[in-house]
Amino acid sequence: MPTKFQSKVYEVCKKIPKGRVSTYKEIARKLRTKAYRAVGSALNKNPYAPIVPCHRVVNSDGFVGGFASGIKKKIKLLKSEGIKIKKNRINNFGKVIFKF
DNA sequence: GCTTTGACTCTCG
DNA sequence: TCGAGAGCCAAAG
Repeated sequence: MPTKFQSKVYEVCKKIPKGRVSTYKEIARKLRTKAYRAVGSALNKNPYAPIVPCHRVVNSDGFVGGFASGIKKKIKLLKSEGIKIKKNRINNFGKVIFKF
């Protein structure tokens, strides 16, 4: 059982609809906190691997931050959901971005 | 219990 | 437009 903070992060992540992405910043804001980095760390642990779509979370500028199983894997997953990726960056970022 | 670190973000030169 | 530096919070060592 992760910490309460982490659980909240996972809760929010699960709400991200398919074919859309969100940012660490938005998640942090949803939680009423500024712990952007802590959000990233929480997703890095990600005990609910298949349940929580952590691959739909990227940096605030559309750059694909990182992924525990490799950045390539993350991009592949996103592309399979209809999101266009180019050079580790989201195409049409702002159109696929999901804000809370 | 203090120190370090990280899948981040913003500001400034 | 781009790179470097500082700030931020929570978790792990």
